[in-house]
Amino acid sequence: MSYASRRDRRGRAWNALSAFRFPLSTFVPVMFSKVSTDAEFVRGEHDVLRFWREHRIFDRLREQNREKPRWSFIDGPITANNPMGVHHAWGRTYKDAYQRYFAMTGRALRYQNGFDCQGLWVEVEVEKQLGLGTKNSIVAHGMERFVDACKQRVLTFAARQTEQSQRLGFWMDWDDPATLRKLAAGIGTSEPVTITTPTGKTATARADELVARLGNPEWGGSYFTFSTENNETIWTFLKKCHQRGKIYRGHDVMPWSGRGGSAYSQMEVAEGRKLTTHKSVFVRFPLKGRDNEFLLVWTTTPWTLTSNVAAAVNPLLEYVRLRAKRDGAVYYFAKENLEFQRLAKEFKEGFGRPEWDWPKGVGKLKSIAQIFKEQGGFDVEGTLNGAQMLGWEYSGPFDDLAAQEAPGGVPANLALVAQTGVSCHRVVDGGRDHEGTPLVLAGEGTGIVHIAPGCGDVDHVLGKTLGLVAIAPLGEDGRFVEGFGPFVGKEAVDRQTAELVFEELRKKNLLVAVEEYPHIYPHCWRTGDELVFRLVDEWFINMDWRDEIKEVVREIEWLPASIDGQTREIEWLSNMRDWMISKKRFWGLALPIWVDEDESVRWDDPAKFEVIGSLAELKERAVSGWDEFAGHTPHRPWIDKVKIRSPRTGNLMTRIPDVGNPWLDAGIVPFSTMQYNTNRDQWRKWYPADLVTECFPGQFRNWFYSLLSLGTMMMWDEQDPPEPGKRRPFKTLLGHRLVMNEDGKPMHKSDGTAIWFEEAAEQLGVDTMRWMYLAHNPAVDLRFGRREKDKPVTLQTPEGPITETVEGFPTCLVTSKPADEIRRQVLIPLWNTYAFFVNYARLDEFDPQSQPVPVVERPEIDRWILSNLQGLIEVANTELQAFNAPGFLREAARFIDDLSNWYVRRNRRRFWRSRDADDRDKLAAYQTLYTVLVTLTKLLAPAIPFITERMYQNLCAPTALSPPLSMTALSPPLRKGGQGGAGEPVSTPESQRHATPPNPPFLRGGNAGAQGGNGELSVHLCEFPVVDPALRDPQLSERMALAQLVVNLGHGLREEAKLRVRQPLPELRFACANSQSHAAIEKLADVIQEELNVKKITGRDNLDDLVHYNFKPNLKTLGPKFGKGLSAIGKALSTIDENTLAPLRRGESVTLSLDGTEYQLAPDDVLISTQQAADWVAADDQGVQIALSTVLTPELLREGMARDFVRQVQQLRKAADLEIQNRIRVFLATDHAEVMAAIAEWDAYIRSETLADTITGVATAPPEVKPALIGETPIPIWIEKA
RNA sequence: GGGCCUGUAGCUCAACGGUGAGAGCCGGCUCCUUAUAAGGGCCAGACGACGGUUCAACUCCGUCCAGGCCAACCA
Repeated sequence: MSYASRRDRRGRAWNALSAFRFPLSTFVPVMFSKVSTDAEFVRGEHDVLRFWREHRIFDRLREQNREKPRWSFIDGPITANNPMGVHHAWGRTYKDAYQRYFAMTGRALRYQNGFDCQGLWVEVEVEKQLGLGTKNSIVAHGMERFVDACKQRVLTFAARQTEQSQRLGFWMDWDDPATLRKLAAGIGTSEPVTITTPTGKTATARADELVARLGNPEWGGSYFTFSTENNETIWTFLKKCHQRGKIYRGHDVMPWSGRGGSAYSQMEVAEGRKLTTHKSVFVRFPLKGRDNEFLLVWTTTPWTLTSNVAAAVNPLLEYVRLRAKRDGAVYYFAKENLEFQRLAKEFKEGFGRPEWDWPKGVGKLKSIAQIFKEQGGFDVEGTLNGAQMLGWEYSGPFDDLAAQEAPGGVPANLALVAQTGVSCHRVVDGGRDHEGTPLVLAGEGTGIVHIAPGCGDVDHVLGKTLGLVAIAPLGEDGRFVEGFGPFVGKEAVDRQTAELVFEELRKKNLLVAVEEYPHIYPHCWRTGDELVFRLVDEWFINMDWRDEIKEVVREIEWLPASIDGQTREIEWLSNMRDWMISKKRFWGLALPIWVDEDESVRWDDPAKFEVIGSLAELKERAVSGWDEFAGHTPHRPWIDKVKIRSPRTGNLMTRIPDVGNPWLDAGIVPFSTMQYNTNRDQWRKWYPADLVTECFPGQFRNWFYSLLSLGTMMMWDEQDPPEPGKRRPFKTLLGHRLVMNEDGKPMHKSDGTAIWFEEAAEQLGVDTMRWMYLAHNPAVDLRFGRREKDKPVTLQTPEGPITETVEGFPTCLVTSKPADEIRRQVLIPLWNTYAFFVNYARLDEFDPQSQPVPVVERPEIDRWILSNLQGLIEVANTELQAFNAPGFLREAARFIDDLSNWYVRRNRRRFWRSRDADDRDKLAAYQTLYTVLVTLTKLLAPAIPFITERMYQNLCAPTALSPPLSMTALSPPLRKGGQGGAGEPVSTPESQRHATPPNPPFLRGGNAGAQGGNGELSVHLCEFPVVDPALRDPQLSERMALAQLVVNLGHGLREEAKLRVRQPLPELRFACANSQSHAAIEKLADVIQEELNVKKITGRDNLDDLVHYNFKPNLKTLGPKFGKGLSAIGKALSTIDENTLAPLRRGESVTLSLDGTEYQLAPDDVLISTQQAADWVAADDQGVQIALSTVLTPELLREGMARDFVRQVQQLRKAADLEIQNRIRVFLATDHAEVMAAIAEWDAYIRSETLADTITGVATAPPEVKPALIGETPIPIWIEKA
């Protein structure tokens, strides 16, 4: 057939496609759209997004599965406080891929995304936004306006993250981002807003009221942790805690942020530990009644000296009495500390983390002896036990401060009004902690611990047991309160404050030494400010029921197994302290704790406070303020108005001003979002979740912890029988590590190395990223790539080009080696296989609906790839069900490689064959490749939803409404289809969009052949493939593997012998250890022959005449048999005569007699390998030996030259950019006799291979022609288009 | 000081009580290709150190060294 006629056909194809816009059920032309080999991944993704939107594919999917069995997933809420970076996309890819997989297996899902909305992190950003620095300025600004601004920020970023997630292909029941922005704008106004919810309902109300109800089951959409339902369900939880007596108020010293004006929980403190240096000080306390004698005391927090109350020693420790020569003063301190090398190990090795090396510029610490030596020397006058010092009284360093004289301390403790700070100054026993370790140890300090019960945790505990007063010097702002003389108003963390302390001490002649002291110190996890320890009233959950939680932990499967998350969670549960749930801030859960205002009701009276369990309960109990509150969300400041009355005292009760720990917000989600309080039956259907997945470092003490503890408590009084496994909030947890830069270092927003989501998406492509995330081992950090912050780029987004993010950050170049690799090794070969198929299928007018050639009648290689496809289907299902995406994708990549580099390469010629030749064989090839490609799109759809959709659309479902997405890659003449033509994706007008019937009948007629799609509109509406046992043939797969092995061996031999593959060789001989292998190779001899370019393949029983043998002991079998005799056997085998051992090769045993011992060697006991003989090169692997003849006859050499010549001409065709059907004329300039003979002999072959009309010898070549190698000879060759 | 994990090729990672310890990336050489800005082949190691158990140890045990993680941290 002529190529010209194909062009005609292409023209007809175009017409058919145009006609296709009118659904005609009788005439369904079947035609694939031409596919460019440039896949244009990113642009294709944009097309697919539009296609999904316009055809509401996701809605159809949900509709399709609505009544199916459930698969329950709970989304861990993402903090809606900033745009997403690439680190968020990893977990979100898991979420989407597994949801898509289970949807394709016919499961009903909830698809509810979550936004984390409340908490200090939002407050911090809003403070920055509004330029507010302190809590006072927030109050001045107006708490109401501030809280509104927090809501607005959350809504704004929820909208932003929604858009970014959609770009990732994350299918969730999203709210319309425009609606969220509209709501954000309406917050704080009284104007009614009308919105359309994701379920299509309309609602009109004030924005606040709408926002409070977001995510409810009737409306659909993401859940927001600030919703009333979420907050109220936490009230349910806290009420249950209270019913079990677990809620208490602690009057304790806690880490406190002066700037944040709040105490920090244990989780928060853990996030913010940093290495820092402080001026530590040695100070002396004058002993009363002992002239010129002092306690030597050391502290790293000089400001706490103002509030010193006592000095603690260890009674069992030995102390020295040291006289300083300078002034004759006597000092007491622990003997061991005199020469103690302080922080010696840390000086050498750092503080236990790479970033915690000894700070530069800080010298090695001096020992106390050194300090006294430098000050004029000393004498040790004796030793005594700590016990002997107990009761000694001393003068404190700041006894002149009013606070030190305040009765009962500061604030006054009514039980201790007889005491003051000063009156408590004496040496006390430090005692032991709950583990029995003495509080006071020798070592870093002096063995005498300055005790300030208002400034330190352990100090406070000790003070309580000893009945000491506490002096709390700091207000909420972290500054000194009244009563502290020169310190009033000074900030504790201010370095100047320490200097002032030193100055005062110097004046009083109490300062011994000051030094720079490095240590790990708690900092604010957000701002980096140092925390101080402050006496506070905070609310706690007593966690003495931790063992109940541990039981639940053991009911859960923790993945990846190598991390052993279960143990880590249990460890945390064992070590954690009571949960501080209060925070003295503004934006967050309103803790439902109401307190009796009457101060005379003591805190140890159980009626002092009440926990309210719901708004309804509150309304019933409210005696005032409800009207003011009504219509607002249960947040500050509105909720604070509501008062209740104490049933016992009749007093008014007021809500504590504190807000809640935000992990409560996230932990309640399995209850609040699944209607625990509103529709218990519905909740039972979805609880527990099948899967939860999040980034794990940190979450063991955060989200996982809160889910588990809230879940355990919530289930405590459930009336259902407590069947095992029913308490757990989720069945399986899949954790993953962190996203890092190319060097494995963390990426930071602050230094411009963090990659914004859209930068990666629009440069690398989302399918590529998804594959990268899914294929990566979740137990290991992902080295994503690099952001070149000095190389700005313009991104082509679905909305048009941008040069900066919405927030105004410039968009920069992102490079990623792993992404490049995935594109090169997986996605491009997949696409090219698809393009190969489509482009030939078009020219050949392959009809997917044609009567299938029975599989048994198809060639072996077709059955092979179909069999391997079944293997992949099986792996896909097992691994995805086990949440092991890497296991699946590894096999998928292998399969794609087999498909592309073996199946297609081997079968190219079957597709080119002209029409009238063996049509049946060609049809089999098309049908086979078509089935494989369609199945593959379905298998990979959950992982790479975009490229698979494009392929599927063209392969299976071209419709009038969905012009094939590959249209964008059409060749120019087709694309000129123009406005409304098939070349331009049809944008359905808004009005029509919702009118689209769920499954247009004409869809059934697409390219949905028996071997193809099921006629679904989208690949994501298809059923996930299941194994067809009839197509499985494991032996065939093995056979082919053997052939591939022989080919590999042969290529290796050619390489070794320096014989290029185009040079035909006369013969390949092989021999196998077993007859099955022999038969297998014989069956596939033609494949091997062609691949290795040999004239003949001969199977032999052995290759004895061509090779020598090496014999080695099989240690695995011989070891157990002969043990110590092994070395003798090994030696013998390497030296003994080949003929003696020959029977082994025939499968017979041989008996060796060595040093008087008989060893019977079975064939399995000896490993045999080959060495080659002359004129042959030989190799062996896995029991197969092959030998390749290297004898080259003149005939063979000529044939090799002919093939070189063809190859060179093809190269020229390619360089000239010719179409595959163009004919040419070939010229060459040579007088080389052998070459000319070869060309003459192979003239017909050369011309048919290269579509050459003529081959002409010319005397001289044009000067620009570069000679090409034919055989060994360089010869100028050039071509002309005919 | 505690608990856990890891030390293998220039880099990132495998495997296994037993035959020449495998991949991928990078680099060099080379081959193949009218689907492939693809692909194939070849080229690299005292398996952290030292002891022990064993016929046999990279693998099991012990000690040490180095790195990481978790928890804690001291006035």
